[in-house]
Amino acid sequence: MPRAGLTVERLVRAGAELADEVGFDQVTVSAVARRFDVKVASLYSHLKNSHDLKTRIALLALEELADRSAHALAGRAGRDALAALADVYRDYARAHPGRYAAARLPLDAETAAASAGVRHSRMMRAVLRGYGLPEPDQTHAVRLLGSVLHGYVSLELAGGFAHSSPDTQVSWEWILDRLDGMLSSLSPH
Amino acid sequence: MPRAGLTVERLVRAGAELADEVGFDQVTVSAVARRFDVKVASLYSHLKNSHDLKTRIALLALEELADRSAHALAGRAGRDALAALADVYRDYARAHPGRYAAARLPLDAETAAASAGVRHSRMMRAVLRGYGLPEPDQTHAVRLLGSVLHGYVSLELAGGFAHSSPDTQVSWEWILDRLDGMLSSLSPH
DNA sequence: GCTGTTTGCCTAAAGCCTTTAGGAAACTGC
DNA sequence: GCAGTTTCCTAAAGGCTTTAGGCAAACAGC
Repeated sequence: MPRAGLTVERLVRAGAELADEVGFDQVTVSAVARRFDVKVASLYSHLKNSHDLKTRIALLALEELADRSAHALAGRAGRDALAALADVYRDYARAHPGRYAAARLPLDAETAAASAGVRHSRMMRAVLRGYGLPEPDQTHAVRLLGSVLHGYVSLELAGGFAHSSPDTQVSWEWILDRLDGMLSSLSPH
Repeated sequence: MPRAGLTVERLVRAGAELADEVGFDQVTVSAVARRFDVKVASLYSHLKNSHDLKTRIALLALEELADRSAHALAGRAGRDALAALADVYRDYARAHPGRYAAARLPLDAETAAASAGVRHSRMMRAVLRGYGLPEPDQTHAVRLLGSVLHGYVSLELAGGFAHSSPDTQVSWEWILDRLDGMLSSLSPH
């Protein structure tokens, strides 16, 4: 009987695809095993347990999102950078809803500290630095920005804006404009 | 053997308490049965299935939140109303994290339409009406407000702002001030 | 108070998921 | 080719969900 060639990476990648297809909380060790046509117990040579699988998917999602953000931010500043970062979040969530949900999985302190999550906060700060806010305003602004991005994206994903008239794209741009305006007005200079 | 006196209401209430104690996704038909010292199958005379239980908990949470919001909004307008509504959300989420998570459960169209969710959107619109925004700005503002509230509350709950220096209370007030300022500046007149 | 019906809770059982233990086959390097 | 390690397997126990069918408690109405 030939081996299936399982590796942690392949398992996690399959788990991420599964998450996008059926939802992150439907991701199960069994389902991933099924996808490789392999017995469930076999995965336990590669993964500690179900939570380990989910955590690794979360870390993958955070990496991907951070990579895209870094790429989108390159060479941009001000409103341009704000919109670029925001669009990366929104587009990623729409293209990969399961992975996006995974990225919201609460991680324990050490795991979080070693994750791409720190790159995310650094990038948000970088975007806001463009507005020249003094502390502690900058921290407040990071929290506001994080709230708006996560809030909007998750409400839209959950269908919260589904059957209302103005297109969500229009609201999105309106919100980014307001955000930019507010941050600019806070700027000293 | 005397009867346990199960009713849908008692089961849902127990499920909501359980959610607050151990998390909404740990709420299980089995766990609720255990809490009543009753066999699992017995609950199926009262509940259709596990999803039915979760949906009812979600509806309960939406009701409670709407009731508190209505109470807090009575007699207030402008920034006062905005802060009152926002504080209700935040306080509820911190006091009842499991219920708050339940309130985010995606509901199917008919259930959502019959839920207290419609009261929520009406109240948000009422708060914003105080700023006299023309359409379609008002709709955009509803979406922004919803995003900020949900985003901030869920990030704070997930511990996203846990070990950063400025107190979250300060950021919260700062954000409400900015929001109020932005909305006021949009107001015609 | 008795009888008949309804209802509520039970036992039993099947299906799926998780996780551990231990075995055998497939690779690896010498 | 052989020893050692790794990978995948079978087996098994425990938990959650859900359905089917049964008995007894609660409740009618007389």
